[in-house]
Amino acid sequence: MRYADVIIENTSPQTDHPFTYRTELDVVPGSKVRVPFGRGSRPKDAYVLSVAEEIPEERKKGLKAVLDADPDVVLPPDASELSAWLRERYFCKYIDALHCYLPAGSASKRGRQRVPYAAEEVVREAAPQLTPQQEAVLAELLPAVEDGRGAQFLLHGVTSSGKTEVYLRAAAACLAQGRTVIMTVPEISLTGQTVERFFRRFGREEIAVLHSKLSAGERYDEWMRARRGEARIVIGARSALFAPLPDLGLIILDEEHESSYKSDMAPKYDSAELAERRAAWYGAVLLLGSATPSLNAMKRVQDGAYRLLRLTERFNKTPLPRVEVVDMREELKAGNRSIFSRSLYAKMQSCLANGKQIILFLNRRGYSTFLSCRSCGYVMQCPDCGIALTYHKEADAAVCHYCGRRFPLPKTCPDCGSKYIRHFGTGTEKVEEAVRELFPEVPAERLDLDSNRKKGSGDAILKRFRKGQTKILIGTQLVAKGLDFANVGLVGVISADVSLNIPDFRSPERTFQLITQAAGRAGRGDEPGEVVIQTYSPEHYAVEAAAAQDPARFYRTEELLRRQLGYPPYCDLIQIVVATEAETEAMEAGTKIRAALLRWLGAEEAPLLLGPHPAPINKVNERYRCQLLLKSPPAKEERFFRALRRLQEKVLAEKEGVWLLSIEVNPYSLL
DNA sequence: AGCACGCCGACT
DNA sequence: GTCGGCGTGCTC
Repeated sequence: MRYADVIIENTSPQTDHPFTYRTELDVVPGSKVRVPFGRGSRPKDAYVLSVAEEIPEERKKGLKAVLDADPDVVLPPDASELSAWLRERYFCKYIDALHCYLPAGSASKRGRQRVPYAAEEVVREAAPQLTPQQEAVLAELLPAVEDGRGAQFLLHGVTSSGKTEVYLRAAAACLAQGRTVIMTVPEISLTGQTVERFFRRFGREEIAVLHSKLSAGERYDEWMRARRGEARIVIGARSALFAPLPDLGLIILDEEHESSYKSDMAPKYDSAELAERRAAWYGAVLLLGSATPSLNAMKRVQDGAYRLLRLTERFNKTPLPRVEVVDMREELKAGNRSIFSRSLYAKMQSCLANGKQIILFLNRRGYSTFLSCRSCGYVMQCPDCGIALTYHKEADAAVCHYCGRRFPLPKTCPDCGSKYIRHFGTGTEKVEEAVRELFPEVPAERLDLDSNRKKGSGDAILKRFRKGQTKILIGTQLVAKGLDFANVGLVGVISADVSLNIPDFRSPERTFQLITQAAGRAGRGDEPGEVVIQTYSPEHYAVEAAAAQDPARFYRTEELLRRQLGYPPYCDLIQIVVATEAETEAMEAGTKIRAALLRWLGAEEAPLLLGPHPAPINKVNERYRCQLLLKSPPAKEERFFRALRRLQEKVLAEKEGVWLLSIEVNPYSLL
């Protein structure tokens, strides 16, 4: 007789712990089983965490027996261990963590094999000649892939320095060892390009694609192909990190700095942290890549956890672009109230005269930023989200950028009745309008979430730009990311202040990344290209360092600040949100939580606990939210996390259903 | 979460 | 007398 600890397929936090069953079936950790559960002993799905040959006599009484095991669904061997880790680290339930390891479409098992991307012709292609820098990087990386004991690398490669070729070579070396590869990209929309390159190098059979936009059936089929070892490379968004590949040898995270690597559903894990754990479990190599590495990754380099690999030269030795920072305050003083500085306008003219293309970047869609009444100052807000509505001229509506709801424009102020409603600030729609006024004969297009949706796909817009049919491309961060254009002579950052002024400790990091990535679009081929950055804060260190194309300078300043202020990566920043039905109760709940935490942590830790404050988005789903922030230094992690777990249990026991408690570790946005 | 057990009000 | 309201508490 053997004894299996299982986690029941049950969403309740009340049953979020192992239950022991006896069994003589051949089950292993990760097996999916059915067990009798509850008073009526109704059959329920469950997952085996561990199996013991013997347990103490006193624990044996009243044990029920496992009904049967599903031979098709066996989670990877690391699943039970890492699920326990995910639960502890991210305050989720076992079952949430285990679900990550399952194909989302495991319900639909029947049906013929469906292969995503089947329609595409694949022309196999030989590996190209490497640059000396790529050679040097691979000389460090490949031995680690070959020795099979696991190692961690950060590849810092400037835009278009040929990072993907490094990934392809590392993957080939890993396959040659008889081991398997996971390759993740930040967004589903970027899987296409990557999948194509891997198809051309390795052939379609070798590759499985896993992401949440696949149908349930496709997902299941791809999952099974990976599990059976038929496909030895899995490509996908962050969920692909859980792929059930046997003998995992290499995990690659491309564009490591992207925010989409932080999960927004339970468990709200950080992909790099998870990939580190999974790689370590298998003795696999972890390779993170970015042109603008996150501070987290740089810290891991400093700690000696990651080895740093560098690609400093662009692929065909294109010189880095010339960057000019324009102080928009001076423009105002000089009487220029338009969107474009005199310098940007002049450069646009000469660029077009030379037959080159232009990218204008502004990280805000819509026409204007907010709508307000000139007579009383009333600002239109979304009643659900409590944030300012953005005026969209095309849709002729006020749009909430959080929930997407549209509101008709009021003719008069709802507050004071005056008819002086005006819009302020600049979005991509307004930039497009200005471009059409200033350059009426030049073909220009806009690429943002709105135009992307409306015209079917942004791909068509990008294709026209790539072919040179459009000369000016105006866009949000969609145009800044990983796109290659040959003929771009000028990149204009309309306002660096948009991302700089977001009230979030990460806004300098994001600004530095956005400017660097946007600037990387300029000057391909043999000419350097030009970049103009417009800002009201030209002396800000993120703007200065991005303009100087000096990442080391940015990291030095930012690290110092993060360390002083106790922000990640020097502390875990833990967001505690409590939501209640009555508005007055929320702050009271927050106050009680603060008192309880300080009681357990010791009053001397008070400076590390901020709040309670009403949450920035105060009301969600008819509940009022109050927020606290806890800074948890590495040396105190164990104590701090224990206190948070205790809080979670206390709320569950005493206030279940009355208080909704959420604990998020290092959330990407504090809103 | 389910689901049973339990201890009080209006029905044949 | 008993059908059923949903409060309480447990599930290996």
